[in-house]
Amino acid sequence: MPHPKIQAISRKYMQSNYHPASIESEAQQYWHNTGAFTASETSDKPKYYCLSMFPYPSGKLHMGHVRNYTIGDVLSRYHRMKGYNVMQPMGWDAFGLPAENAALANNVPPAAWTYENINYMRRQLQSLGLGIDWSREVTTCTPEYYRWEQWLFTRLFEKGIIYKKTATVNWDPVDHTVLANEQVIDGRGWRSGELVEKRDIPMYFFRITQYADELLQDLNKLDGWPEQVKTMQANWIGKSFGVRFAFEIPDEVGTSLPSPAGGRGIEGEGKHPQNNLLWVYTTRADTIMGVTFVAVAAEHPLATYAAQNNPELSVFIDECKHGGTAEADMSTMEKKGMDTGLKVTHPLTGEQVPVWIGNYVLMGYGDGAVMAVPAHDERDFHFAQKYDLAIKQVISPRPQAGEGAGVRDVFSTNEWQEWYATKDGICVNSGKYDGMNYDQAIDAIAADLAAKDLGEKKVQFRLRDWGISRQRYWGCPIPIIHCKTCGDVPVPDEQLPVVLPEDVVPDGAGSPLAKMPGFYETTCPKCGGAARRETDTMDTFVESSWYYARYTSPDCATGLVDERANHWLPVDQYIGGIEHAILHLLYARFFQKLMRDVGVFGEATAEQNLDEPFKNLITQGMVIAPTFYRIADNGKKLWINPAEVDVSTDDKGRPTGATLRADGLPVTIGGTEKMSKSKNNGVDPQAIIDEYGADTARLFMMFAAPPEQSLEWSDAGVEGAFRFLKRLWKATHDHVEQGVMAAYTSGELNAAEKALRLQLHQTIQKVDDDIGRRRTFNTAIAANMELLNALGKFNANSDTARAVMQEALEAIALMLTPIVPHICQTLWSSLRPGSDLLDQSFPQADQAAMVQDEIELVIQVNGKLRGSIRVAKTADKATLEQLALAHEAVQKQLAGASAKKIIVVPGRLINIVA
RNA sequence: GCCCGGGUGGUGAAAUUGGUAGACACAACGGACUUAAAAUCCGUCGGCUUGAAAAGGCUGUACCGGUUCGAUUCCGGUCCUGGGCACCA
Repeated sequence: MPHPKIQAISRKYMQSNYHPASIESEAQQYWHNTGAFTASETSDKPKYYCLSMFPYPSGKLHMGHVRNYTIGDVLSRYHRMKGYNVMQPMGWDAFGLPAENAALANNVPPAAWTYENINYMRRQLQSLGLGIDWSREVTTCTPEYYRWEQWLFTRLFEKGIIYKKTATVNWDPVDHTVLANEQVIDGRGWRSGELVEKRDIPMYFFRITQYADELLQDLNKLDGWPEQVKTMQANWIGKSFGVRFAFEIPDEVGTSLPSPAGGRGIEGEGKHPQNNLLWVYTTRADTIMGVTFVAVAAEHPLATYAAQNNPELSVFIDECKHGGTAEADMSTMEKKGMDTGLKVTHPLTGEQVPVWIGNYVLMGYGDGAVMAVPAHDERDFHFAQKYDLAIKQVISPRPQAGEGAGVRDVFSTNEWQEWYATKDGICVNSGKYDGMNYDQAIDAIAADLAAKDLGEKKVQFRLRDWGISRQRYWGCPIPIIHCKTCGDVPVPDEQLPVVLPEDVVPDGAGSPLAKMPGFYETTCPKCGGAARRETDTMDTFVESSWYYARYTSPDCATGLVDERANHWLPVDQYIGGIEHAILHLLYARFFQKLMRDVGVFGEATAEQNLDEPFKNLITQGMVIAPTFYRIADNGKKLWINPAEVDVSTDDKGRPTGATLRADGLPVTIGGTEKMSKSKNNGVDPQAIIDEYGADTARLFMMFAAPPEQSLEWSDAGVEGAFRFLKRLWKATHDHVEQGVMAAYTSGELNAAEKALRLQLHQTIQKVDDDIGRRRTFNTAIAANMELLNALGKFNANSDTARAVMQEALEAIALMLTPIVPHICQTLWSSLRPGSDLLDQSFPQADQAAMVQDEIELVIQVNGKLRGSIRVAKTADKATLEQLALAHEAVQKQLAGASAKKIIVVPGRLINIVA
C-alpha cells in the first residue's frame, strides 16, 4: 500500500487541460492534512525564520499583501528545498484607528469588526497557498498577546525607560478629541472642519534616546539590510556634534519666569542661577559672533513672560498654536515672528541681542530656542530680510590663488548664495577668532564658553523620545494606576492583563474608556486606597515592535517568550513595504534591545547575536495602477475603478481614451498611482484568484518587477502569466502521455541534446542565484520561460532525447515550486509518480554539462560593436588580437591605418582603438 | 522644507564587478489553422536612414557636462517623479 500522503495526490494520468481551481484546492488540502509547514524546534537542519510584516485586518487583502506574502513564501519554500528547517508565521496587527472609524460609520464595536475581518482575510491568505505555520498565529488585540506588552511596560517603567512628560497634540475644539496627523487636513479637523489647535497633555514616553548611540552603531551589524534603509535610519537618529550655550537673561526678567528658560542647564554647580539663562544648541558655533537675534518657541517661558503686558504678542502666540504638529507642515509654512521687546546678553561679545518669537521654533525640540545667524543660515536670512533684522557676515570664503587674506565682501554680489551655509570658510569680523577655520573656531569658542560656565560641546541627536499615549479606545490599555498618595503605580503582575472591554462603540468624542467608571475605578495596589486607572492606550506601533518574538512562543503563558525564542531568533529574513523603513523598523530594533536588557531571552549565546531582530531585510515596492475620474458638479474628482472602464488604444497600443462601461461615456485618464481607496484604483486580488487561480496571481506578481521596485498592475500581464502556466502544463502533459522515464544521467548525446542540457544547467545555476542571492524572481521566471521555449523547439524523437526532456521538465517543476507551488505539485507527481514534491531538493547544476570548447567574442572598434568571432576557449591574447585585426569589419574601419591599442577582455570582447 | 529612492522601446522590464542596450513578457501588426470567431501556433517589432534584396550606416538609456579604449552603470549639475517626516499602518 503506498504511503497515504502520496496516494492522495498521485494521478496515473494528467488531465489534458490546466484547471487551477481543482489542483489548487487539492494541493492546499494536502499541505493542511500533512501539516507540511508546521515548524518544529527539534529538527537537526539549520533554522530559517522567514517573516513578512503582518497585515492590519482592514477588511480584505489588497495587492500589496499578495506581493509581500508571495515574496516571503518564495523564499520560505526555496530555503526548505535547500535543506533548511523553515518557520513562516502569520498574525494580525489588530489594534488601530480604522476599527474606530468603522465603528463610527457602521455603529459596530471595533472588536467585532476586527475579528470578522480577520476570519475573512485568513481564508484569503489560505487560498494563496502560502506555506504558513498557522499554529503560531498571533492576534495583537487579544489579552493573551497584550498581557505581555503590559508586563514589559511595567518592567520598563520601573527601570525608568518609560517616563511621563507633556507633549503637544492636535486638538479638535469642536469634537473635543485628539486628532492623528492623518485626521488633520489643511490644518482643520477632518470631521468638524474646524481649525486644529496645539494642546499640551501629559503622556508616557519611551526613552529611546538612551539607545540612540547603540541604534546608530548597530546599523553596522546589518549587512543584510539595504543601504538606503540604513542611511535613512542613521539620518533619522541624526547624531550631531555641536555646542550648547546660554544667553544671559536680565535679572528682573529671570526671577519672574515660571521655570528655567530652556530646560536643565549644565549639570552641577554653576556660577549662574539657571533662571537667568536662555539655552540654545547649535552645530555652527563657528558663526556665534554673527548672532543678531534669538528666536524662541511660542510656548517658551520668555514668550509667556513678554506677552503678559502685550496683547499683540498674546494674539500672535495664540495664532502660533493653530495648525497641525506634523514636521512637514512646520517646515513648509510661512515663517512668521514677532519681537518680544526683551534683550539677552551674548555670552562672548556682551552685546544685547533681541529675542523674537518664531512660529517655526518648536518647544518640544531641544531647548525651544535657537540662535539666529542670518548671514550663514538660509532660514535666518529670509527671516531677517522679512523683519529687517541685522545681517552680520562672520565667515569668508578661503582666499583664492593670488588673492590676499581678509574679508571678501560677497554680500554685495550674488555670490553669497554659493557658499554662505558651508563649513569651508574662515572666520572674519569675529575678533580673536578671525582667521580660524571651522574646527579651530569651534574648539576656541567652546573653550571660552566653558570658562565662563555658559556652554560646552555637546553631542545631540535628532531622534526624540517616543510618546506612546493615545487618547483612543481600540488599543492596548496602559497598565498604570494613578493614586493620589502613591503617584503613578504600575499594575502588579498578578493583576495583568488589564483587559480592554470589547463591546464598546466609540462616538468620536474623546476616549470611551474615560467615560466608563467600571473600567477606570480601581484601588491602589500599594496603599489600597481609591485610585483611577489610566484610560489612555498605547501607540499601535508598540504591538508591532515585538510580535516577531512572540511567534516563536505563541502559546507561552508564563512569559513574553520561552526558550523557543532562542532557537528561532533572530529573524533570518524580514520582508515588508519600504514605507516602514524608518519608524516600524527602528522601533522593532529598539524593542529587541529592551527585551534583551530586561532579560526576556535569558542566557543567549554570543553567536546568536540577539542585539538585532532582523538579519536580512527586503523592502518591497508599492503596487500601482492607472486611475480614472470624472469631474463632478461640485468640482470634486469622482474616481472610477479600472475594472469598470474600457480603454481604447491607437495602432501602437498607446491609450487614446477611456469610457465607463456602464454608460459608454468618456472618463478622464489620470496618473498611475499606488492602489488606494481614495483613488479607487484597487484591483481585488480575490477576483484574480477566482478567475485564474493563486499560481497565476503569484506568478504575475513575481514576474512583473523585482521586489524592491514598484509594480504596475496589468490585466494583460496576468493573462500572459496564465498562458505560460498553460504552456508548461501542456508541455508536461504531452511528454507524460508518451510515458514517463528516468531523467538523463549519462551517455552519448548529439549536438541538439548537448545544447539543451547546456541551457538547462545554465538555467539552474542562474535561477538558484537569482532566487537565493539576488532575489530577482522576475529574471528567474524569465530564464524558465526561455528554457520552456527551447523545449518547444527540441525534437524528443529518441529514448535519449526523451530522457533529456524528462530531466528538463523535472528541473522546471522544481525550480518553479517556490513561485507556483500548486501546479508544480501536480506536475511533479505526474513526472515522478509516487514521489512527493515536498521532499525534493532544489536542483543542482551539472558542471559537466556546462563545459564549452568554443565561445563567442565581440569585436569592437573604438568601443563600437563591429562584429563577433567564435574562438577556442583556450585561445591566448596574441591569437585573439590577430583574429580581430583580420576581421573584415575591422579592416574596413581601419581603412589601412594601424591600431593604436588593442584591449582584450577575456571571455567578453576585443576592442581595437584606431 | 529636510532625509532616502527612481527615470531605459507603444507598455512592464533585462543588461549581476565599467564591456554586445532592449533578454523575458505585454500590446500592436502580418501569417497559419477555422465556415467564422475564440483559443493555439509561426513571424515582425527603439528611432532615422541606404538598398530590389541580402546586408549596412547613423542615432538612442530624463536633460546638460565630465572621467574612460569603452558609461544605462562612475563623478558634478538640472528637471520630473515616488516613499518617509515621529498620532495612518
